[in-house]
Amino acid sequence: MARSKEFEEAAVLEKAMKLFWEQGYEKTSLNDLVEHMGIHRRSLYDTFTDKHTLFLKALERFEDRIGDRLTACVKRSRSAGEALRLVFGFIIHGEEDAPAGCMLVNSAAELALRDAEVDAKAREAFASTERLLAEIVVRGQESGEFTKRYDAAELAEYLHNALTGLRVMTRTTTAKEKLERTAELTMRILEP
Amino acid sequence: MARSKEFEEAAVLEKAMKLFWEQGYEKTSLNDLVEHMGIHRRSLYDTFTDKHTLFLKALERFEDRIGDRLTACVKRSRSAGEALRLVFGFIIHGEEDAPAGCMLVNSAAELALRDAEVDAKAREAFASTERLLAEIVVRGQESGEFTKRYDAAELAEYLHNALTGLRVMTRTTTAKEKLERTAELTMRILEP
DNA sequence: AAGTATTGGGAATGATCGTTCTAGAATGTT
DNA sequence: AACATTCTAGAACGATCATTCCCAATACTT
Repeated sequence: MARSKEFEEAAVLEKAMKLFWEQGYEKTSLNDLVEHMGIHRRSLYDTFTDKHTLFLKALERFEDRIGDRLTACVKRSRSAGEALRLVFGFIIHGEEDAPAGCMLVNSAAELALRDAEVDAKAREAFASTERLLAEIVVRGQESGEFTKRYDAAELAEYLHNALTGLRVMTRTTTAKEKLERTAELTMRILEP
Repeated sequence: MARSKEFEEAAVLEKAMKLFWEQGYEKTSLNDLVEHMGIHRRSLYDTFTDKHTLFLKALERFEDRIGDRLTACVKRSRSAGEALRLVFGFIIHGEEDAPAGCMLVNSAAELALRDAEVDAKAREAFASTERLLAEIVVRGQESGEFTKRYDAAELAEYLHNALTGLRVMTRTTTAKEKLERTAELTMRILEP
């Protein structure tokens, strides 16, 4: 045993995640990463193997992050309708100090066709978000807030698809009010 | 005056478009382009200025292409409902010899944040697709096929957002049946 | 205090990036 | 026939790419 690591793996991975999130995989160079992560190239390779592995770990971190945030929306809500509105609001407005859009959607668009690992991770994360949406829908259907005309799993697919569209739109300079109108209308289908 | 050009500008641009569409901007190198377009580097630079300008022209070509295809869906249809089903079907299943997904959505995700020209082109093209959807909605509302509860322009935003989501999903290996279910449910809101 | 793993700065690797250039051959116009 | 333009082939440009390596300083363990 000897000298212990001087950086928090989680903290530097967070910085790598934000860079990839903002710029994409190909555009983000190792110089970018070294500069923004604040660690030495050597440490980066020792800890994260190579650029591709680092990207996958950053993507996992993003998945976890999104999962946490969406779960928080559900926990904070007093009704299924409020949960859904919080989720859509979160997707549209994001967080401070976070790049616009969604790293998973970006990664799927950029890499899923040629990178099987990214493809698998993206579908996995999408499925996870869909499950969370399905839980909200079931809750709303049981409480009578939402219609029972449609299957909860199908509605979750539908809602997730709309969220994915919004995640693309937040990368462009589209006005937020427009996205909010779209989210509103998307949720109308749930009315009993 | 002297020797005339030996290649069709449109034909080689088509090949560049497909490369950018499949691989994205950063991943596509000039060697890739020269190799697949079948013309000399020199001719490429003489005709298209540089990589970025070539990309913008390829993006314009994609816009036109999408516009043509969607207009064809509308022309081929006997009802607003059929027009919409054709549009969704086209987005989900694409064409032969065409990469999966949508070059505009990919470009927005990859570049809109840092490239103002791509951002502008993407929003412009999205607006154009929305206008086409609005026309279909108006047609359906006038014929009594669609509900008049909601504003046509708002419904067009809503439909376009769902289409955008589908365009992302077609980049992953998600099953087509699932996307068709989602499209179905998305169109249900139009029922009177 | 001795030994060891990790740190920093930075140089080197060979490959590839976008772009430009020098040629000469080919094909049009006058 | 003479000329102008575009073609093909490929070398060369400097910059940057991901990755590896060297070296000396640092900080932990025993």
